Amino acid sequence: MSSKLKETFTAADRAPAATPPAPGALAAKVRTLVPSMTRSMQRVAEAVAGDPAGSAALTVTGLAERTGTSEATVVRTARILGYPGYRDLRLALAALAAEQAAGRAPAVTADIAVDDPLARVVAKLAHEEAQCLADTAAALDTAQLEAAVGALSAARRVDVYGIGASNLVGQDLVQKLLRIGLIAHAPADPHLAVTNAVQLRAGDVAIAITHSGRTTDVIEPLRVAFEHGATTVAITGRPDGEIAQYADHVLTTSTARESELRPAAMSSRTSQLLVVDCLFIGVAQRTYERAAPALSASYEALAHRHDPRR
Amino acid sequence: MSSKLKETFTAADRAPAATPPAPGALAAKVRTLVPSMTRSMQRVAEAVAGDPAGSAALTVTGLAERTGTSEATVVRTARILGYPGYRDLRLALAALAAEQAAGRAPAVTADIAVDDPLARVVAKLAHEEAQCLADTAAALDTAQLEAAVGALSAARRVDVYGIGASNLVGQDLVQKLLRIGLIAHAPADPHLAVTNAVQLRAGDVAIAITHSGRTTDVIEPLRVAFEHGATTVAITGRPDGEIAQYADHVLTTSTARESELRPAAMSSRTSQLLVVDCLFIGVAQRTYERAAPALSASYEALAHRHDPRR
DNA sequence: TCACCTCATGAAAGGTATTTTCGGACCGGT
DNA sequence: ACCGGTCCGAAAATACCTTTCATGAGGTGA
Repeated sequence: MSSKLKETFTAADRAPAATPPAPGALAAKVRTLVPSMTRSMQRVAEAVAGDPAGSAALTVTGLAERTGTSEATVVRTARILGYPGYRDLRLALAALAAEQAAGRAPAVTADIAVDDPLARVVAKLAHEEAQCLADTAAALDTAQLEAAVGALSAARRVDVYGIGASNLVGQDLVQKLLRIGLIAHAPADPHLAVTNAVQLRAGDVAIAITHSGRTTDVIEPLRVAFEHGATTVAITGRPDGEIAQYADHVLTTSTARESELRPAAMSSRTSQLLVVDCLFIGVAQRTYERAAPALSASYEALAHRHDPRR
Repeated sequence: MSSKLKETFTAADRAPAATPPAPGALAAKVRTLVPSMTRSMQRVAEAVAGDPAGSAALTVTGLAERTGTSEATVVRTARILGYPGYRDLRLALAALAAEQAAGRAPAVTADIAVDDPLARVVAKLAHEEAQCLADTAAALDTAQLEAAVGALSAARRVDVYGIGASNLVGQDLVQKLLRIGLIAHAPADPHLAVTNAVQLRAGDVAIAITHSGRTTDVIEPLRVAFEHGATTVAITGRPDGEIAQYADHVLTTSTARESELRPAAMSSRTSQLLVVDCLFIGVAQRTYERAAPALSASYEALAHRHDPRR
């Protein structure tokens, strides 16, 4: 593509000269230039302006057919619009289509309805959870987090109490802590939790995870741990709940809007997991000397379970 | 795959992985597919993912030169990424570039460093996970999801196989399914999983969750379930992995960028949970008559555990 | 270690899409 | 009717994309 001779009407496209390949201002450009176009070119220009996405999918021949003109005319139109040829106009059309598609995205704010098609369910869920993450991150008290991380880093032993979905979050944390050499447990049985809590003493850490802040089966072991001198942390959506009475540090999770199909208790999981991840990374940073080798060691050890050939 | 036992190989041909031209999920797609690419293709894939705008401006020959490969390799890469040829990849690149230009491409957050203050850790983690959600949602194959939901809704019994962190995701799903009246299990013990799988038959559903797609302990029970006629679903980050051979439906989770403190396997959890949530909501919608009362019933039943005074 | 096999790879052939050329159709004026 | 001009599309010429195929690197088994 060098500076070859242009067609006879080279002078014509000097008019919109100094016009760089227009990205999104294409519609406007079409409007200003249409009057100076010939009839066939106008048809082409209107077609591309009216349906950028559809036109971008067509070849020069296809667009010529759709507009009832010839390939040559399509190329000439592309030139007038300021592109070196149809190829480049086509790229610009694809870009334009993507741009305006991105523009109308925020239609996902409504609740998930019973009759939503799955594609919308996916979009809404992803959006809600992302929102939840942002809320949690914004509301998280860094000082409390710092304190909790400090306690964990020096802990002899860590207990995590949680029931139901929160217990899964607790186990997630435990799995991670184990990988960097800490001793951690997340008993699912409330009685076992209390039994464990009794063993804790100063220097140990107990973490309770409960969205409502009022789950008796979780409060109880935390209280016991608290009374035995352990450092206690509560991860809850209700920082003023009963659980806070027995927590040295409270980490607040955000509460997403509820909906019938997706109650608050369910969406709290996302928030809790973020907090738990932050705790983990914080501890990993502070104990990096020990943590880094321990991390690689556990991946090494698991490698053959993933690929027996190794 | 020559003539074998009839049931041993009904694998990939049932799921032709009809991947539609990915619009904005290209970066994520590259990440999930790069591991299965050859070296030269990886160079090409990384070039397009790293500089969509720049790459879109190049012809096959140009891109081949820039990546130090041949035209053939570029075309092959485009195919792997799900496009019919380079031409279409190029259009998608232009679209992607426009999209992220319009969306004010969020400054690519650097990896989490050992010396990041906690506040930044929180922000980065939240951002990464949100990104992961968006990627997953964009790349999720709705048809596969639909099929999986359909199978689940009609299932007599559901088994979920997963190990380690993936097992927790499985348990999360099981907890939810139980609440709407399905019979579900997520055995953590691989032997128990196989034992369970043997009990499955046509009309039952088995779901395997593994990021790597190669976890032997998860593949095995899914294979058994597959061979016993159950409908099988794989939730994995490697849709081409061994696990896919035994899966009627494959749901692809996206792979986040790795970092030393937060390996890919760890961040896959977010993605898996989103998929699992979508499955749940889908099933709840389709069995609404049964699900809605069951949901309220379980909350009622738990109420006194949260506030004994009631 | 070596023979053998597999598969990734790029050079070049083969096709398609785009661009250019070229001549005819049309229009208004003489 | 003829002439000078513009507009237009068919088809040739070219640029670009795709496919084929031979080659050699890297791995496998003896």
